[in-house]
Amino acid sequence: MVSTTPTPSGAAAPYTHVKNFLMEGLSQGRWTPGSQMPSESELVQQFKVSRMTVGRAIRELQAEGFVTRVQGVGTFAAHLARVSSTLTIKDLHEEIAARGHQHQARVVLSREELAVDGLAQQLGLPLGAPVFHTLIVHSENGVPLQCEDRYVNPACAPDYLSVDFSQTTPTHYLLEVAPLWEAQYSIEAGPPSPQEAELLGITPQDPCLIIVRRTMNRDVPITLARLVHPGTRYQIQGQFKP
Amino acid sequence: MVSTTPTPSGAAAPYTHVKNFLMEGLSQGRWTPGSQMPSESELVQQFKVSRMTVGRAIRELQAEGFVTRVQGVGTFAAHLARVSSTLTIKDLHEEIAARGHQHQARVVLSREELAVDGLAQQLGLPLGAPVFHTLIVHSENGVPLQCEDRYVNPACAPDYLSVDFSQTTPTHYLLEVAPLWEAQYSIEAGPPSPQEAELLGITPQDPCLIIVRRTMNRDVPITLARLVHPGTRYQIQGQFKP
DNA sequence: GGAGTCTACTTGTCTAGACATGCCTATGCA
DNA sequence: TGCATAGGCATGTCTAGACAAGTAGACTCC
Repeated sequence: MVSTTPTPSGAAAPYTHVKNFLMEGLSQGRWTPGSQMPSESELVQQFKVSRMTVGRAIRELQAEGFVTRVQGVGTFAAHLARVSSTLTIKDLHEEIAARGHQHQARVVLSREELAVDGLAQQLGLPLGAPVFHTLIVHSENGVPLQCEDRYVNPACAPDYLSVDFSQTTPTHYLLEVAPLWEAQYSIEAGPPSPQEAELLGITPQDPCLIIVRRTMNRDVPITLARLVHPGTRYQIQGQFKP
Repeated sequence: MVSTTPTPSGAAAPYTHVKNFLMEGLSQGRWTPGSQMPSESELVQQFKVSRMTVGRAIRELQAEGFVTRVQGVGTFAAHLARVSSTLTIKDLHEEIAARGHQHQARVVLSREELAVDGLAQQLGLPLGAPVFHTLIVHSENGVPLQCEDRYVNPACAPDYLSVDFSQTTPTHYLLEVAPLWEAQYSIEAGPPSPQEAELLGITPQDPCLIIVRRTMNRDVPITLARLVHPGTRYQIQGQFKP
């Protein structure tokens, strides 16, 4: 017998059955964190499927962080004590467009500068090396929402300054030029600089949500961005599972 | 021939070879976003492995968001235009402990209240139903770092009020009682309430990082928390890959 | 009693082939 | 010219068995 009923129409795939069975048990506390779960061979007998199928179900749960496996020992319900979880940061342009609103970008500054002390270090460049610098204010239906102060490593995007950023966001352009990213970020609350306050139409006392993000492609720094949002107009939202 | 050299010692597993090959190509821009990538059968010939092995490599890349697949059409390099990515939020106690510092929690308030309008709705309870309410100030080496204002659904954690929160964080306790979570959150910058300002030892004008988080287990609301951090003392940090 | 060995169990990985499903295109017929 | 069908190709999934490697407990020998 080679194939009995793979993906019978109207029914979910067998590996999802196994996966759902395990997920429900975890959710209902049948296996408490750290306790041992059924072995592959037990599930093979219980569900009358091959080991590959059971293995796939468990491996996906492992990838999603719900179980941990130890070779030679067994599968265990994961400790979810740390609420490490995921949240999403969207591209501002898409976010505004998704709300059906109008996105405008005003390019305040776009030029080449020489990297000073800390900046050169962050971008992995020698002191005094040329860097691209843009300052753009993004608005939603005419209301300023973000002040984007960005430095770019010229080696990664030689044509950066010739892009019309009132049409394309720097994020979008850079993703095309250097496709795969890693990023380090920090999110904090703080006051805007006097210039940022003026560009955003707020006072220097108004609290702002500030994201500083450094992105790299294979250990090569690409860009360093400081994104300042008026606290009253912008918040990050999302949802996650542990 | 059933098994040639599975997991030859000293060499990585074949499926990781395939996966790395594809990852490098994506990272170097060999396949630009949206373009078609090699089919499974092409990779089978190229790497001299079975289709299951190639399939696993591609499926993992798909789960990680690097490629998209369409049945009957092919595999394509993912559009990474949306910088949707993950960041982690750690339990404050663990975070402080990881820095080798001292964590103190002062329980300002811990009592049962009757749910008013919006709160009852958020917790899925009838108006006027009893809810647990705690207000705790967390400090690092004596400096107030977070003001945690939390409401809890009594049905999910009947013993909540009898827990000594100077020893255990509510997050930690609730994770034990109700293992699997989903959460909705928002992060914003704003002013603290007068009470929060006093508890944190700051002025009502100081900007704060405010996280509002609602957690649920299988559509049953568990808890609603408002976490207020002084902007000068706290920031969220992390890193992600798209 | 202590140290080494053997065995059973578990996860980790791979193979070769099979059937199912979905999409696209080329072909044939009206 | 227009439409319906058949084939080709891609992914989606499953099977039964195999070898590899790690762990823990039992067992034997000194």
